Amino acid sequence: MTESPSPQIEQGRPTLKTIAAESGLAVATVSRALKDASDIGEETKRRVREIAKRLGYRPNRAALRLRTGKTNVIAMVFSTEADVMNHASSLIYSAAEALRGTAYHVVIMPYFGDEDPMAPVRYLVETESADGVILNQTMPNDLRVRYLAERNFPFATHGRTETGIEHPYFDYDNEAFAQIAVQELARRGRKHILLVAPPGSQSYAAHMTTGFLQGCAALGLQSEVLTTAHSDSGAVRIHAAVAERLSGANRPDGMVVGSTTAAMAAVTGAESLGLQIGTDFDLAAKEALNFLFRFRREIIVLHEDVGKAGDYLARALMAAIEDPTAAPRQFLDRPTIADLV
Amino acid sequence: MTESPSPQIEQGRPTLKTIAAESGLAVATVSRALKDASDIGEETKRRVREIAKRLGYRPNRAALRLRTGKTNVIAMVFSTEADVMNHASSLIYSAAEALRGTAYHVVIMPYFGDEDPMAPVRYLVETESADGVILNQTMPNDLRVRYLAERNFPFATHGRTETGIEHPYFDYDNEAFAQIAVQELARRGRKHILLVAPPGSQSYAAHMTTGFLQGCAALGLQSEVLTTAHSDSGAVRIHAAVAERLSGANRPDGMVVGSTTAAMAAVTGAESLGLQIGTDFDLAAKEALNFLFRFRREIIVLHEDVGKAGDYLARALMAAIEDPTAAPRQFLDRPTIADLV
DNA sequence: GCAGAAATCTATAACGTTATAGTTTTTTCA
DNA sequence: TGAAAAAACTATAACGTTATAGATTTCTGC
Repeated sequence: MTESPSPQIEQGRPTLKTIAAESGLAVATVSRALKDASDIGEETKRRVREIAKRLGYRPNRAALRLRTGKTNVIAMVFSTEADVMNHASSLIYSAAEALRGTAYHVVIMPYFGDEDPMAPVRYLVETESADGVILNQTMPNDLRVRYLAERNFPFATHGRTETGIEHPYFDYDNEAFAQIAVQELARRGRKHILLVAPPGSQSYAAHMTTGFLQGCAALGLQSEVLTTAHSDSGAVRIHAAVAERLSGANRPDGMVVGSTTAAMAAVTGAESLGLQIGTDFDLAAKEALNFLFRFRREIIVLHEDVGKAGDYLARALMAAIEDPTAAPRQFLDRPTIADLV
Repeated sequence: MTESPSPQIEQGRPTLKTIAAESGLAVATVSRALKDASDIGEETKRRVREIAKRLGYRPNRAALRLRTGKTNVIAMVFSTEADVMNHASSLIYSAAEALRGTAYHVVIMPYFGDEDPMAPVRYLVETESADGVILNQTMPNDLRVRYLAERNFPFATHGRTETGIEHPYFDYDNEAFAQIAVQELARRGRKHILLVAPPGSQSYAAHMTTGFLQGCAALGLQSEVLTTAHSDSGAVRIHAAVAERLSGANRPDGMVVGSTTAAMAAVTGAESLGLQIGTDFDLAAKEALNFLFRFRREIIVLHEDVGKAGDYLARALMAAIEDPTAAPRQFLDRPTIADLV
């Protein structure tokens, strides 16, 4: 009376065993049927699928992982950088979107400034708790990249490295950005350009600086790199550093800046001296959001599509996981003058 | 040497078995020794720990999960909304920071506008792939909350609900925000205030609107809620809607806005009519970033500490996981006039 | 010196899955 | 007709862990 309708015990979540009991087949048969193996009869497969669906069967990921070694997890190790609201969340969302419909999940491992940059990466490798990892903020000689490559742990990076290791990456061409920025400033009649560069440790700092210096040289402009702050220094610091520099001798009349926050701070720094954007100076910036043109519509903006990066990186990483021997997917996103907003 | 270099096969990753072989103990003993069980000798525990450390033993999470049913995963289901660069990434990072040092990992499950809001939540429950989940963007009658509560699946929300269900939450007091905003506008002599409200479906829209209307009534101000756009409508839409309203009859001279993006758009909308902030109108906004005071320093800003929310939610959820019978942790973050930047 | 208690340790089974080797049934065709 | 081949299915072991019950050794008290 208490137990009647279902032959087997009413369990929580259905497993292969449940389906086996329901169908009278062996567990192994059910397993093979569900993965459409060739040695299982069509009629049997149909029946098994039918029952699985009716019961709402979902494979147990822990068991799968234990048995196969596959985690179906893609980890993203991200630092809490200044521009986090730009890059990190766009990357996360676009990567997750690219992974939609696949078996992969996204695990976020924030990396905190006070810890060893290797720690999260080492954790992943040692515990095998992901199939692959996406890193950002690459450095020219990135030890994480070396570590992962040596251990054949699949990864993809936002940014290139100078390690000599061929690995999947997506990078924005900061050299091209700086050149375009300088060209536009020259077109507006600016003669002496100041670069608020990214922190020197990062790969893209060198790219941007190179493009900047070459661009200025080619156009006969005076170039100068701000030494008292970089584009991740924080708004207060940048504001002050720019104000200080612009109040000195031989004042630059143009600026190139690599982030939204830095651009706003640089503008307010200049304005604190009574200088007017568009009149006394011009500023070109790259940003992932669409804030700056509202902030001061005179700012020269190049839009960096971070969503594209997340999408690309997720796909490149999946490809690397699936076939580690294939050539790594690499993409350099080249801005053009047409990207000026 | 008592033994040949490596008695057992040199395997990839050490397991309890490896330690057992190395120590001559049984696997079960090793397991119990490592969890400091009372029926294992002190000397044995010491030896086992020693070996485990030397070998770099790390428990296999898949096996643990299969055996214990515990996933050690906290999922965050987040929608990709306009203010994503504000809230979502701050929440993610602060929650991850709170979880640092614990056994928990953070899995991000983005929820995309085109899918059933229940889908990610249902997935989590059906596959038992997390111990608990954090939701944002609650609605008054939130079906996700009902679903999770019915199934006793631990969760915590950013925002309250009107479900009558007692659950852990962290909420910003948007009613208080609106009242403070209105008071400050009144103090500056504004008489007719326009609210750019959040989308009506969200819980906090009602709170903000209530505070706004009551605040205006108490101070004898004329109040008005913008009907042609809400604070998540997107900058272009808001800009246009505000410009249209302010160019009409009986023009408001103050605005209350609930997000950074909306504030910038509202300001530029007004400015497009030649109106000057601080002179022709004032605007009060709430923001999680620290952008607005640089955008136009005349804006009245209340800072919302989203990092606090992430931290609180992570701890509240862990508490709920550990003891489901305990009273849910709830927190209402009350802004005060002193929070005006 | 010995029974019983206490302290240590171990064997076994189970979590849910899949690979492998094996078994049974059906088909083919010389 | 019957032997081999093909098709369909199954039993078993294993992945790494822990709970449980049981086994062995050591300690007590008298």
